[in-house]
Amino acid sequence: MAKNVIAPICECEEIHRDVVKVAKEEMPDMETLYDLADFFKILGDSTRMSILFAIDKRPMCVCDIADLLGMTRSAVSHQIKTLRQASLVTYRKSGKNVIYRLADDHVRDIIETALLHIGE
Amino acid sequence: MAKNVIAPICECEEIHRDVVKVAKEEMPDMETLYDLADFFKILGDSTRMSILFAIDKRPMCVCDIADLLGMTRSAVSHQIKTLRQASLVTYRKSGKNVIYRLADDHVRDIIETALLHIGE
DNA sequence: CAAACAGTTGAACATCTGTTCAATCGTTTG
DNA sequence: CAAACGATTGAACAGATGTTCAACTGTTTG
Repeated sequence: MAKNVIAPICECEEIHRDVVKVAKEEMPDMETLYDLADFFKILGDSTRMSILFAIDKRPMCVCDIADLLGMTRSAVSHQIKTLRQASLVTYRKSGKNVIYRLADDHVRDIIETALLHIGE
Repeated sequence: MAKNVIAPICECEEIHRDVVKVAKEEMPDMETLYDLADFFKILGDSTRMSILFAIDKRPMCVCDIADLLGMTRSAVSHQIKTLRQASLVTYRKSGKNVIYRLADDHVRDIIETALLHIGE
């Protein structure tokens, strides 16, 4: 019960240095970790999640989304800006309107798997 | 340029009611949206993301994780509690230590797809 | 060209979130 | 059984985040 290099054991005050060392070498670089977290942070808001579902099947303009979700246009616009900056949505101008749609299929895949995880 | 039920058009002040109506019917229920957002919220923190990567290949105890990430045990413990409540990690007691490991493969899949999206 | 309107933006405010600190629990071990 | 130690917890504080409000941009249309 002492020094198994592979086993998940640590003595803490004497930290299991070799395990930590290997783990450290295999860690992604900080930038990747931050990018990943930032990406998920954007999905981690029910308003933004609602917007993504709203425009999943049909592109929609800000005003319709606002009506659908019972929010102000301003709030929707703020959140959509975040989604746009993360390349989760694209837009097309049409007269006075701006029509938003999902950017690609990665998001659908991710949400699909997440639904599996939470057991829906 | 007026009443195309399928097209992504809205006149806002006169909101495109039919499009919104269909979209509303196809929306997931609120609880699902909140659960999804809560799930992603948990992935949306670089500390928690780091912990997940740390224990991806090797189960580890709190103290080693703390050392690996340069954090206090308390901070790690707080974050791991969050991960535990979301069923993202499981644990096993071993003497004075608590050994954490990833709970299932959904998380790996999700992170994998996210990496694709952010282009790593 | 002026009014109307969809959309965006920045500041302000309230809320949420993560870390620190100190206290505590539970197991081990001398 | 008391000291040591890994881990957890709650309170407190600081920083991040989302919505509101008001002002503004740009396009359309009478």
